Formats: sequence, C-alpha cells, structure tokens
Amino acid sequence: MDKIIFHIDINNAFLSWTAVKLLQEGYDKDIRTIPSIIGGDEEKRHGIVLAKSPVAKKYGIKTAETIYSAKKKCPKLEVYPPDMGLYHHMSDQFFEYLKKYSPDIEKLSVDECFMDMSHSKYLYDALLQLAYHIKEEIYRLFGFTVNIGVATSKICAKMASDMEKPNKVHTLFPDEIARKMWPLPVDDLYMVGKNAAIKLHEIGINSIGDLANCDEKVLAKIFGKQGKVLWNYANGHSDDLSNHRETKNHSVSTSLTFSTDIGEKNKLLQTLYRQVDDLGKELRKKKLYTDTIAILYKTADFVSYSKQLKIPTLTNSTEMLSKYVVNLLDQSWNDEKLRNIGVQFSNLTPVNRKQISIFSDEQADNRDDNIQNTVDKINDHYGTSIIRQANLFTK
DNA sequence: TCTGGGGTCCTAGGACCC
DNA sequence: TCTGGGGTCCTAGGACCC
Repeated sequence: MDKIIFHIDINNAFLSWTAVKLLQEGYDKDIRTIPSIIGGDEEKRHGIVLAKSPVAKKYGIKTAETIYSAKKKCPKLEVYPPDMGLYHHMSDQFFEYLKKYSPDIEKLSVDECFMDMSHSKYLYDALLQLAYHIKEEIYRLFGFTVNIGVATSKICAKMASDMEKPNKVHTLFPDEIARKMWPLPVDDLYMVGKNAAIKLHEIGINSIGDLANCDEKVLAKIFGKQGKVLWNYANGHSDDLSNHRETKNHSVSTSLTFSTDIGEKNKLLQTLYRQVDDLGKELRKKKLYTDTIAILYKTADFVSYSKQLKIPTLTNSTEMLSKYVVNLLDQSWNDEKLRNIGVQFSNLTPVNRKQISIFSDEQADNRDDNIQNTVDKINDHYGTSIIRQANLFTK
C-alpha cells in the first residue's frame, strides 16, 4: 500500500496565535480580518515582518520585509509585537494534540509538521474525512485554522498544504500532479529560492511543469547536486525532503542585532559571554557536547563574517567555550563597528559518546562538569540566572 | 526609520597524507 | 629540476527553509 502523508501547517501562526490571545482578553477585533502584521521593534532595529494577515498579504506585504516598507504598501497597517513565550506554548499544545492521531510526527518548525498516516487503521476515504475532522477540531479546541495537505509523498503533502489558504484541505496524489502543481510558477516549489528562480527563468523554465519536464543534465550543470533534488520535487518524487531536518541537534546558535552599532570590545565580549552561557546551558540540559565553535558577525555595512575552530576535545563547559570564543574574536575582529554578533556550536555529540581526548585532563573535566551542573540546578530552581560567570558583570 | 533569529546542507579551496 | 592523483579534514561563505 502507498504511503499516506499529512502535512499540517498553521495559517499565519504568529499572527493567529496573537489574534486568539487578544480575543480571549476581550480585544474588540480579530486582527486576522484587518491589514495587520506581527513585527519586531523598529527602534531596536528588529523591524521586520514576522507574520502577516491575509488582508496584509493582498497589499503585497511579504514575510521578512521591513516594517518600513510594509507600511509604505499599506499606511493603515497595524503592527503587533511578537510574544515568543505564547508561541512556544501554543506550539507545544498543538503537537501534543496531534499525537492522538499518529505516533509518527515529524516537526519541521514551530508551526508545521508531517504526519505519517500509512499505518493508521483508516481506509482511504476515511483518511480524507479524518483530515477535515482534524482541521475542524483544531479550530474548535484552539481557535486557529490550519491547512492540511494529503498525499503519498512528503513533497506533495507539503506543496498541497501550501495551495489555497486559509482553513483548507488539499490532496496532491500522483495523478493530480500535472493538473494541480505543474501550472504553478517554479518560484513556488519548495527549495526554489530567489537565486534559483532567477537562474531557472534565464533558461526558460517558468513553471514547475517546465522544471519537471526539462533535461536533468542541464539542471545538474547549473545547480550541481541540488539540480537532481529540484527535478525530483517538481515530479513529486523523493521523500528525502526532511532528512536534513530529521537528524537534529547538528548545531545550536544564537545571535543579537544591536540597537546601535558597537565598536567597543568590552561590550562585544559581554554579549558573547551571555550567549555562550545561554548556549552552554542548553547543551548541558540536552546532554550534548561540542567540539566546533564559531563566532559570526555583521559589520555596520551589513557584511557577514564568521570564524570557526575545531578543538581536540568535546566540551559543554561555559568556561572553556568562553575562552575559545574570546580567542576567535581576537583572531578575526579588527575593531570595526558591528551591528550583529552571535555564537554557534556544531558537531554536537550526545554525552554517552563523549570521548576523552588524550590531551584533556579527565579529572579536571569531571570537576568542571560537577560545578556546571550545580550552577545549572541552582539557576533552574530560582528560574533565572542568578549565578553567571563573573565575566558577565564586568564593564 | 532599510535589512531578525535559528536552523540545515552544499561548495570550494587549502593542508596534509599516502 | 618536474610535479600524479585519490582521499580526508577543516574553514569560510552562501542558498534555502520557517
């Protein structure tokens, strides 16, 4: 029997979640029905569109464009601030609810997932009914709407849920691909971004159908490995779509855009120490170790740089990570003013596979681990970081 | 008052080994 | 006294996703 995959996508998740919360608090309008967006704080230079209402979309407003530009397109646009705490809470509830229908759920982000329904007891027709049922039940229980794509491959389920929005169920079975997906602009295909779209248009490939029916070899020449992937997607093949997301915890990172460009080293260090402390805590909580440490930054003129170092031992000690991060800054930064700085740890390894390097002092490592764990426990207990490294408080 | 934050994967070039 | 070729590891940068 064929696979049956559902792709469930929350419509304008951040905006819907904020809308539901405002309504519960007695707000007099549903911001999903007016030109509105969820946007960051412009004064802090976080001023981009994080989510938009369907009405805002009609004005041509796009996710990730500047709020400044969005307001030019629609002067009466209403901007609401994000509430990440709320969003994580709503996301958790959503995925908890879905478990009721399949144990095989693959999260793609806070607001979308695949559900493998192949082994469910439902017959084919009943499965489609079930998709509608889930959609309605989510609305009844939580107050937000979803799109559900039903297909025999992940790529088709994903493309189906993206069709007409909001609050819809679409199917995209093999015999529907040519009629439903091929006429769409090639730009709409998953993994065709701005750059790929330009190159495809240049060689006369404008629709997904053009891509599906073109010569694979031409694609390979232009896109390398990715050419084959795109060709498969256009033909509705391939279930490796999410492989790169399945293997989780390849890296953790954090970054911060400053309100004003920063050129003072001690201020940069303060930010870095805080970031290393936060990520270190995350690693220890997940019992993961890293041996690949990087800093990333953007200069005032928006040029990105990164500097990475592989170290001979695995660690998740804030103290050790801090030392390397400071070295990386010293090696790469030449006193330019920065608008953004961040830290990334990759090549993450579970604790039980930790290998003690011949260069490391095992006893010292264990002692460090114990101190860190105690600090983490105290901070957990008081709900905040009352114990941080002394570094964090220096000027 | 331009341009967030957190991820994954790929590529190209250099170092180094045999 | 001319310069192989395969392989792996590491780093910096970039494309793409939500």
